[in-house]
Amino acid sequence: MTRPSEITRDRILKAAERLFAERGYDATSIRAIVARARVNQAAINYHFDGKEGLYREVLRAAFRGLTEDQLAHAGDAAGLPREQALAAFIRRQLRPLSARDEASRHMRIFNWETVRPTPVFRKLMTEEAAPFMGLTVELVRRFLPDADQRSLMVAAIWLIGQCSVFVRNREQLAGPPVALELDDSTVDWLAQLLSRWTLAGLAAA
Amino acid sequence: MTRPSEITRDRILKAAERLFAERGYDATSIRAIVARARVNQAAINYHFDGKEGLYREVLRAAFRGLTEDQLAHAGDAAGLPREQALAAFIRRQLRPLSARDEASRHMRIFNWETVRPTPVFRKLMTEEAAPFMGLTVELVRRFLPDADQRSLMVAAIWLIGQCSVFVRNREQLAGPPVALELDDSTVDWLAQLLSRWTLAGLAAA
DNA sequence: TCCGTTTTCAAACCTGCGTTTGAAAACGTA
DNA sequence: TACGTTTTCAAACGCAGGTTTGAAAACGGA
Repeated sequence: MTRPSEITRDRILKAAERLFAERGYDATSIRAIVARARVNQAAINYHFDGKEGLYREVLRAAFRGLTEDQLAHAGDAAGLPREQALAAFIRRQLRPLSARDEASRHMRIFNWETVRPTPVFRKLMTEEAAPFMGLTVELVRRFLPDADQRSLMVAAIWLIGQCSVFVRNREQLAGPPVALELDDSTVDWLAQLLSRWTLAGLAAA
Repeated sequence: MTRPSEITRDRILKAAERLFAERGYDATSIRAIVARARVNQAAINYHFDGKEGLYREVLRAAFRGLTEDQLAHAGDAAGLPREQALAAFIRRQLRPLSARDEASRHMRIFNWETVRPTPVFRKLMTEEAAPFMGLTVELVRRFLPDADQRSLMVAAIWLIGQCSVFVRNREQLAGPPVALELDDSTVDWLAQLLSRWTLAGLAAA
């Protein structure tokens, strides 16, 4: 782990994650990555077999980071009343709002992919999205015990969408005309608001 | 309008709109645009003063196309019961789902911008988004007559988000595991579902 | 310490990009 | 028709991108 070559690999990954999140795949140059990582340019080809290979690795890490966070608490949810489980789910989905942290970067990387999914991303999703979608579907099922599969699916996406609108447009929410301050208490407030609305929506279905 | 030079301009705009929508700004090359438009490469610089100028024009057209559609019916809404006005609003927001038409392209161009807004886009938004946001805020205000400005704003964004999740992820919804067929009747069904849920949510607030 | 392997490095390579150029063609008016 | 303007065009320019190269350096087990 602390072997010199591992250090180089790690520096590249960290720098690439930041830059890919910020600018997207196309607009991020290898030269920019190596400059930030303070590493020789050829190192990327040596360690990751090119820019695309590096991106694949970054994508994997982002996906793992985002879903592990939510999946780790899947066990808790079962023991909670459904209302609380929903609130906790929403609060966690909003986590990337609070800070300029890792989760926020991971979210951004995913945002780029939702506009035009790369083949790498598609593969990753079909292979590994099931647990997270399953967890979400199970959550909404507690509110819609009699719904058919299609409605459950739509409800799950709807729920995820509740949060992602705010997460995705974080930067624009911070500015006028909305001017939301995104400190922890505001995010809590927002999470409660969303919980109430979503709850009511699911109850009406 | 049918002057030869106007034809060239128009062919470039049409081709650029398609390509920018499909691949985004960075990944769309001038050479690809002129190949599709069957026009000389220098024509873009001549007519639009460069790639960025062309993009600005495409963005303007997309924004106009999307909001005119909704603003044109703003008058109708006032005469409808609030429930129907809401349903109509949602149905119109979902329009890009139905077909691979112009509205769908315009939406895609906007999607690219939500990930990392260009300066051109920011300017356009602060200058011209007000009418559309106003219309949406007025709509939610009919359900939340006592809410403060911040809550109204959040509710408006929430409402827009209800729809944009589905619009944005159209391609992925069409495939497994959701496998939504996006014909008109499915979109109608979805619009009704969203209307009911949103209605309940707003009532609970 | 020695030696085969792994890892780093500076430089060059090639390709594709947006833009510029200057001349030819088309246009529109008098 | 004649002539100044507008519009098209093929070619080239300069630059930045990802990748390759071959040698130097660092590593690590014998």
